[in-house]
Amino acid sequence: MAKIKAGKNASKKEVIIKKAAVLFRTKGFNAASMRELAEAVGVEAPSLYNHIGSKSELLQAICFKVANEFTAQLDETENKNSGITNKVELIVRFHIKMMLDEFDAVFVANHEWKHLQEPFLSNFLNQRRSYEKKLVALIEEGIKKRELKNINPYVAVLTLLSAVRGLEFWQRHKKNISTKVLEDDMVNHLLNGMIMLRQTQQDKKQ
Amino acid sequence: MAKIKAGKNASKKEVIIKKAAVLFRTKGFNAASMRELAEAVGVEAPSLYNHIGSKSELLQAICFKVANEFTAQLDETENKNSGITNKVELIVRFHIKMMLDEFDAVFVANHEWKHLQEPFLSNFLNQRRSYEKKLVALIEEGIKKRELKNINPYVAVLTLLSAVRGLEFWQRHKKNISTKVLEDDMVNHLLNGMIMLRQTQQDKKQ
DNA sequence: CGAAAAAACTAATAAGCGTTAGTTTTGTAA
DNA sequence: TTACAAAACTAACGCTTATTAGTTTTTTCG
Repeated sequence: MAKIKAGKNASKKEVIIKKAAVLFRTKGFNAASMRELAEAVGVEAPSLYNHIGSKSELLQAICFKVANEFTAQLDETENKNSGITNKVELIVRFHIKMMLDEFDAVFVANHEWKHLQEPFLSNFLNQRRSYEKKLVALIEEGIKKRELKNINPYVAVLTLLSAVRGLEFWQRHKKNISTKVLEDDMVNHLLNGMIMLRQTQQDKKQ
Repeated sequence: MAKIKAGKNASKKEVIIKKAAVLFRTKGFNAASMRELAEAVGVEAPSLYNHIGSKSELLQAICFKVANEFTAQLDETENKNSGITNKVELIVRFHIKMMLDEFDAVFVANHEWKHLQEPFLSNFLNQRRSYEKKLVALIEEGIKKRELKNINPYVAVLTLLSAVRGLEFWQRHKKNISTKVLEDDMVNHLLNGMIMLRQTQQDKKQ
């Protein structure tokens, strides 16, 4: 009884959250109606409330699932025994992977978080701030160890995070470029630049 | 009569559009109500319609003003007599300048365009696609002339545009970094990378 | 099968939305 | 001052929204 109930509920709830992520991404949280979501799920709108608490709760579920995954990966990477450059590359590649694998959820977390209600809004922003601080610290360490150039670490983090976020526009070019080329070229661009001043190892491979 | 009417109208309409840009940015197009906008302007909601046609029209005005400015600058840069690297740098710096000078409007054009109505939605997307195509062609030319590394030009454009778009988050760090450092460091990062493989000219200056 | 729970349904509510109609106030020009 | 237009106001409309209440159907399990 309890087993089946839990299983069914979780399953259906997950379906609703998944469909909500697609809908919130395409139309935006406010423009997406529960009636539309219900139609996507294949049910009348009020029936949704047998499985979820509210529309807001859906947004919370999506945003914090994404936030927690990023936080967990960063913590894991921090504890690895490797160079800073390698760690930065791992993080960038994880961002790219998340963007490709969980596009809808990541997009919603990036763009619709402002419609979270308190205290979830504050929690979310705090978590993001904390993530950025850790990343800045990592870059600072890399600069101190002279693995990285002496650029402003805040600007570096800004540039890195923004660049990978841009993979949102990836779908439009999906036909033209393979995931592998995309990932390698972007990592290479961000780490080594795009100007042909001197030939580096990466260039010779291409 | 006509003089005063036109002058007054244009002026007030511009105020409304300006306030609308701030509101659309902070709350999103759908969540921002005409009653809120009216309050920001210092008037009752129906009075707005003495100056504007509709809520949609406000979004159109904001989005196309931004799009046209970017298009104009790109056309101007294309016709300059200078190297590709220099042109790319000019374009990146213009994006940064726009982000700092017309933050609200650029943000809205970047995030709320999906709420444009047809045929404006299609027009806007076409204009953006055209912009990106020109940029890709520029990068391709740079690669051919061996000014730029042999990276995928689509990925390069994606990375560049995304990185500068990230200046949305700039406000949060305004206290810590000056505009000059931000602009130079980001341009340097995108063009030359962040890894200290060999020392370049830019590094020695810092 | 028969009982109990889960999940669907229909109907309805209260609130907020963009916008219109109609009226009054404000400002300008002869 | 008088006349006219511009721009403000109040009131209200029609519509959509998330959500609740109450009921019926479907599913599950002994």
